[in-house]
Amino acid sequence: MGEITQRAPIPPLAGRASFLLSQLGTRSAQEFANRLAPLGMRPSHFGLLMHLSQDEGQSQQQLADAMGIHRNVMVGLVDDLENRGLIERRRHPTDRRAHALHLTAAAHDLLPRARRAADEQETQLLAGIDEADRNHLIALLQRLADHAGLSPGVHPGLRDDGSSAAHRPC
Amino acid sequence: MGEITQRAPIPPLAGRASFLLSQLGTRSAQEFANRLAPLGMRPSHFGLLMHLSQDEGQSQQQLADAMGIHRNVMVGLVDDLENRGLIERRRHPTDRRAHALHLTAAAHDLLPRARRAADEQETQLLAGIDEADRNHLIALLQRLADHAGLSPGVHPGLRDDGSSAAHRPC
DNA sequence: CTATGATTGTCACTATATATGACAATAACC
DNA sequence: GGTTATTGTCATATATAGTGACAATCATAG
Repeated sequence: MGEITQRAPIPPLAGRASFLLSQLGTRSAQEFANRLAPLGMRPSHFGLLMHLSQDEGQSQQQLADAMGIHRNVMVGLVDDLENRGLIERRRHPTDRRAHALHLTAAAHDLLPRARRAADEQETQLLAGIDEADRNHLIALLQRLADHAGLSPGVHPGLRDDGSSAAHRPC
Repeated sequence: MGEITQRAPIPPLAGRASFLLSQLGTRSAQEFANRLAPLGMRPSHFGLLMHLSQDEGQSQQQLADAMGIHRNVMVGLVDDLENRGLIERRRHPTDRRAHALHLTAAAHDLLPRARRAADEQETQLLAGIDEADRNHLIALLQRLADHAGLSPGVHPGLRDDGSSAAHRPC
């Protein structure tokens, strides 16, 4: 090996969009969980309330499909939120197997506060970037998400696509 | 409440940078894990090999510090890679408590293949975006990462900052 | 109307990952 | 020489996620 410069073969891991997205996404998710914790919620709870607020009375299965999670997982989420007095399981008007889920008054009070927490995070995240770049960034991210086949508003961290990527025993 | 338009209060969850980053970051991490799986590695293994390749002979503690993980976790990672014949625990030249970690020939052979897998993912991720926008995107992401206090090349998913965000029992 | 199969919500069980604390060996310090 | 800190290891708790089974109910076929 002659006079090679020795440090050429290292490709900048930190200069790749995929790595940066993974870094920032993980941090962003942690941060959101932390901001939600004082309200007694986890991100999945927030997502459920958001989805439900757009159309109350859905069954657990409907919600699970919309959020991309398994109905078995939905049971636990609904249990949590019911115990915290944020949603109610009522009788479904047409299907006696299913429950009709409804937000309580407490949820209608809490949800805006959670949204404000999200707003604060967004503000802090984008603090160092001017308006034009923010819009450009968000547009680019949306294009990436669309191109990657991600559904708007559906978080893959609560996935149930059967692939089970975290399984191989090394 | 009078004649309000009813659907104004829903802020577009899918239009927030923080949510998009979380979405794309999660997907990106899954995707990378999938691409690495055929090589018998997980992302943390890849990270370890990358860090070690820049300076062989490090102790486990040194590596753990560099990667931002706990030394107890490092034991398992090193076990995995040692069993797969990718690294060796040799005697540390100056500290008989510590091991000096070294890559094997197999690792020097495997690492470029793993890096190529990452390249392919990067290419696919950015497929729909032209050169100028790619550079702009990466620059913006780097600014966000820097502003968020993320160390270049250190993935927070393997964190050990003692905060333990996933603990509150709801 | 009844019989068969599909769907909904629930639960129990399993595996996996993650964190915590203890430990022996060794080093560093005074 | 004696005390304290560090390194690597292990055992254990804890949380999370995935799987399969189940009763109740619905839908459909005959």
